[in-house]
Amino acid sequence: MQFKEGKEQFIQLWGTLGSDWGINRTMAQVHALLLISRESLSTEQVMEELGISRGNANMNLRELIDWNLVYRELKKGERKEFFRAEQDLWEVAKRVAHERRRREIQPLLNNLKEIAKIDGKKDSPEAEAFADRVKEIQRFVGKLDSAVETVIKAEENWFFGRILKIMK
Amino acid sequence: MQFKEGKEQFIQLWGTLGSDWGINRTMAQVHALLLISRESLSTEQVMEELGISRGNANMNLRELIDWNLVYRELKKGERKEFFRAEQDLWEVAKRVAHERRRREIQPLLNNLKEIAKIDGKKDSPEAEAFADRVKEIQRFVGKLDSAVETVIKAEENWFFGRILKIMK
DNA sequence: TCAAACTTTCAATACTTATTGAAAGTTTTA
DNA sequence: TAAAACTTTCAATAAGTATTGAAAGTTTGA
Repeated sequence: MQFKEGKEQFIQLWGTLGSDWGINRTMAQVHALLLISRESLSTEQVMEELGISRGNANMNLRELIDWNLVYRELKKGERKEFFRAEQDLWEVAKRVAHERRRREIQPLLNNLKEIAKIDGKKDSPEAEAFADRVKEIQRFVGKLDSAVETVIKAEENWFFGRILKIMK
Repeated sequence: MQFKEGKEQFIQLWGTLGSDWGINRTMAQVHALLLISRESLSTEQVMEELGISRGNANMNLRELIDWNLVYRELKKGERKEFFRAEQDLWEVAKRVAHERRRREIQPLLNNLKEIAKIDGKKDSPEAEAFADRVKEIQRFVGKLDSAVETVIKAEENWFFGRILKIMK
């Protein structure tokens, strides 16, 4: 396989991965492109390499910055902005986990809490069973969430910090 | 909040969760419905409760069975099939992780391996850097994958089994 | 202060994915 | 073996998402 071909395949692959996990395909492709670029790239370069429009490139670069996966960079003598991806993959994973927790899991937990509030006693036994079940789910999601948080913050924790070092 | 309202909200919520994670919304809703049903349900009942067509209900029930999240059940004196969801949430999480590993992560690793094969030496230094980067990503994804496998099989592992028991 | 360089926005449009429903297929019972 | 009960399939269509590109907005340098 040649370099150019490999590069393209990698970008496609990362894009597919994104789709599978609920992330906009183009956003994942832009991320892939920046992940394998040694230099930071301009919007123009991203448009060119991926064959996408200015609006699309701009939008997805913003989104990546919003996710803390890409940094804006200014070069002296250049008026336009350049973009560079976070290169440390462990950082990337932590930030994705952090953002998804914030955007999805926390609201989910709040909603479950609300739903579990239905008054089981005033209603049917079916309703009571439902309320219990929702509380159970709530507890479970809460625990999964804490586990993820523990992993994200593993470096700060002497015990998991050790485990992490062994695995890295 | 009343029972009926709570139930509907829960189903919507689980559906949204599914969308966020690359799972068909209706499939997640069917799963939600079965998760909170004490009795197993027929296709008819699923259609009725969610207001979806026969084809859609059938398709998503099959898919859930394929994911090992729902069981087919036959009741005596009844000709039609009934469906029941796995109730143990830890089992649910493990099976989702198992399926996604099998369907997405394993192929991803194979593809990365292929891409990393480009011959860096015969090409530019840029190509060499690319090959190294892909190998690095491959290693990282591989480690994440092993970590997930370890968690899935935690019960069989004395060390992580202990940690799991504490967390549960 | 102006205009060139650059970035952002967003309505129109294209693309992707999910859903319907009726027809075809299968199984069961009598 | 026939027909009723049930399940599956799939082409047509609807619904949901992403992309374009041109216009509007902003910043910079002379």
